Amino acid sequence: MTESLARAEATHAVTDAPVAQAMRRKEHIRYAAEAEILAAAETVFARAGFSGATMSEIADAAGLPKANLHYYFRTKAALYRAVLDHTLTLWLAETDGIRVDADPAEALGSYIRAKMRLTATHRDASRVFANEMLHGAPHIGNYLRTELKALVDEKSRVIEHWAQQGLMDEIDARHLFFTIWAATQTYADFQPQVCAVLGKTRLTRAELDRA
Amino acid sequence: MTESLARAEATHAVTDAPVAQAMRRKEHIRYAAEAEILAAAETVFARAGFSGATMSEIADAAGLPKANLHYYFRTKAALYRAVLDHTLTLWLAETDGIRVDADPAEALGSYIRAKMRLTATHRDASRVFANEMLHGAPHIGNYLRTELKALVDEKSRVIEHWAQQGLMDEIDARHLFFTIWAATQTYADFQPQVCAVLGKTRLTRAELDRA
DNA sequence: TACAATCCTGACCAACCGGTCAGTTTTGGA
DNA sequence: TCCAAAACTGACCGGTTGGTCAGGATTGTA
Repeated sequence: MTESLARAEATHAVTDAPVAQAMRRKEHIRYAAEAEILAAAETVFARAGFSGATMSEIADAAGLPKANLHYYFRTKAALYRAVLDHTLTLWLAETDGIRVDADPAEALGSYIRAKMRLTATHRDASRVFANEMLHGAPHIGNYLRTELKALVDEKSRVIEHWAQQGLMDEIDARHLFFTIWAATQTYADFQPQVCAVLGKTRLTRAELDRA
Repeated sequence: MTESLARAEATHAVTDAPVAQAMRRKEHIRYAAEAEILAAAETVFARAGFSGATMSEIADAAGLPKANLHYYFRTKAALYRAVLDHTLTLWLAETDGIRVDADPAEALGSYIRAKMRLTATHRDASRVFANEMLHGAPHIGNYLRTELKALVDEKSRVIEHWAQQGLMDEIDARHLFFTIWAATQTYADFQPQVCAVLGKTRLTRAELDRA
């Protein structure tokens, strides 16, 4: 998890360095393969969960022999963690707009909209993450308690700052975050069932009003 | 599933009949054993999901040899379905207060409160159910599409009736139900993580206001 | 072209899991 | 007390799964 974060950073940050050049020539196969495996794994893990998914199934979905998966990701748990890591990296990037100099309603509304869009677009990723939390985050517990906590605390301070300046109602900021996450997650995760009984596909945007 | 519902009805309804008497004498062992197994299974399924849970694990949790589980529940899937059935029976019983002659705000508030209490008390059951829906309800799909749909439709008609009489805002009734379920579920399911980052245990009751 | 390094894969294995079964023990009514 | 039904159990089995490994194929560079 930590490795892949560091590597991703290196990839995007220093695209002009000779290191990146060498990487592009020598490791492009690895990156392409990893991306395809991650996509396949995301789908399978979303449908069957960690225990329910099998490496053979993921391999088939990726169109690769099973042994090839173990070449890029040593264990099933490592592959699973990589999927979660990829998802969290995307989600955490969306909090950029929450700054002290921004307008509270706009920034939060924008974040919620972005999060909902992201959750709707990457439904599989959302499902994998929800499933992980549902079972007590046994695979990324430490990550949640350190990096994620720091980021949530930081953004919470911003919100509390807004509240103190009278720009918005005084609420439990961290609580708000989890409500947002829960609401967006729930909409995406339970949508199949909701639609099955409702017969519609439309998503209500009433949730946005709360921000 | 259908059997157990019918049996549960018979158990609670006709406690004075000789049938019940015979049952109490001859089948009390079965009921006690089933109850213990169901409780153990609920815990294990909540932690590991359907695929992640093993019959040996459940057997150990129940303090019984594995073969004994298969004596009462033929397959793992049957045991899993029994757990879900038990949970749903409890939840659906709470909708009794939603009648045309009741006060909307009071009835709905009461239901939400009851549902939250139930979800908080039986957190494992809630987790198992949420997990089942998360993966597309592969084990109780038919049940959801028949019995549950009928009940939700019935209660939805009550809510629409309220709305037509101007007793409450006009909203999508079925949508409301899923929002309530999702919200209460989410609070229970994600509570461990929420608390891990928040450091508190208190639950906000702000959700109640929406009803 | 030579030659490492990386990539790829079929075949294989030990561990585990759900489920079976034959046989024993317990139960409760007559 | 007797005995049939119900409850219980250790030992076992076929199938699956995550993971390994030796060796072959590709790649990119000097």
